[in-house]
Amino acid sequence: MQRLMQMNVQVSEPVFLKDPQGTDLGRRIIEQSVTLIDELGLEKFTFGKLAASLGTAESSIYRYFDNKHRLLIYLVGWYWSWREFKLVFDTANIADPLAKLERGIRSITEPVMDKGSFGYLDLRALYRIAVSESSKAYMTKEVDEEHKEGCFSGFKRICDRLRDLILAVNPDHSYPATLASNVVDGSMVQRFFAEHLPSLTDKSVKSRISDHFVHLVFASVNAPKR
Amino acid sequence: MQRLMQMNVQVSEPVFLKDPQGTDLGRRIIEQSVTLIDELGLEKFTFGKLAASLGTAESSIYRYFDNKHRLLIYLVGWYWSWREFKLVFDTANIADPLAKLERGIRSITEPVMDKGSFGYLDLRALYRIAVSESSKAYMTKEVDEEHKEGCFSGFKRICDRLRDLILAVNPDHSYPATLASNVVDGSMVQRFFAEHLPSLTDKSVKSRISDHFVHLVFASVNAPKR
DNA sequence: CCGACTACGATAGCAATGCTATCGTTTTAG
DNA sequence: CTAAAACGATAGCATTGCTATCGTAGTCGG
Repeated sequence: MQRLMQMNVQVSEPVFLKDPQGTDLGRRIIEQSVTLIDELGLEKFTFGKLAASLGTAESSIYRYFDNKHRLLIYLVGWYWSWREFKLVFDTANIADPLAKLERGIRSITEPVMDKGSFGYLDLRALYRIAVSESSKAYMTKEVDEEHKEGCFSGFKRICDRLRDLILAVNPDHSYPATLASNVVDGSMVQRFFAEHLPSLTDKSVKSRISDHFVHLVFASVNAPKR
Repeated sequence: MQRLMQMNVQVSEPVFLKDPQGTDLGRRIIEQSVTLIDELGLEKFTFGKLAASLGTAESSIYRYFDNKHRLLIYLVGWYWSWREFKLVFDTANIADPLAKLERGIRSITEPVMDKGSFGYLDLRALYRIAVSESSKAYMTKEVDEEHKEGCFSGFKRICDRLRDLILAVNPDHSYPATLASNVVDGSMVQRFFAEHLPSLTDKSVKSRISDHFVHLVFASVNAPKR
């Protein structure tokens, strides 16, 4: 993972007004917003509080992002780009499609345990944000326009990659894209359920959510067509 | 479905301050909030706008609900209670566990097409709200306390029923509850994707989301243990 | 060394939101 | 008929979400 730590994750779409990667304040905005959103939750997080905790002015934050929704899109996009890179890394040089698929599912559905942060970014906090808040990035009335802008391309790319891993095993699968997006999104939701609504999941399944999705995809991939 | 139209769906937990079912204004609040949230989206919906569109005062709304988040919990709870009732109705008197399971999955994952509204309530609008906004009911920092209050018992009950249908077919299934909650939540998410981010689903899958989940559950239920 | 460009901090201001409180008036239930 | 409940109306207030302006400190090319 050492090389991974050097890698530069890019959020290609201009969801920002000014690239936060380019300045010191910009990077501190990203770093601190991850900490603060994780701590307060998206609802109680405001640019005012972020500015205060950075010792800067609210207007300075607005130079980087139009509003907190765009900031969330940026963070979630960054998260999925990082996750996609990890997926490619984890599945590199595996010839057998079945082994590659299993490895890919595990890569995508494993929680982020790494204490190590990514440069200035607290990865575990970002992971918790992705679990609890990422659906709010697209569950809005503006989803269609934002989708056209490419705001959700990070999420789409990782879904496409999983779909391709599925198709490599079974080119005739009836719902490869649906299955893939269900695994990517569903694994996040199940992490949330296991943490907060445990009666919705099976006992001590927390450490086995990945097993569940591996089982599920393999069953689906091998099942006779209906 | 005629008898269904007579049925009285109950939201048992006191997520409200005063029972909206008990008064005329209360019922108009529920009716109009469904219309308005569907129209504006939860973010832009406010008690002020609701009061204005009802020709009443904001303070009158606050007599029924602490805030719009509690109102959302109420509406989503109502939705799942209604859906659970429909599930029980749709799967009644089916002896064969396999047939019963398939019927149950279809009942849960079918979209609400019925133009007919339920009493004063626009069911299709409520369905759209459930698809787009229901995750916001639990994806908050207060989820643990609200869960203790029983705010999400409607969702839990329908998941439990599906889990039992699965266990009736395969008592040795490793992840019945996880699979069940994945189907219930996942079907909503997939409806959203199919509508707004169609590249995440398979072509013309819109009419086949239920087929996908039937296929998935049956594959999982019949799969050898890993 | 000059100029202009960028980044930043500071302040001001404003409409909308999310409440809370009070107080008459109407409606309803016993 | 009377007490309680429900309602409408108004007032008020802290916070939020955002826009605008201005001065200043660095910096980079010429």
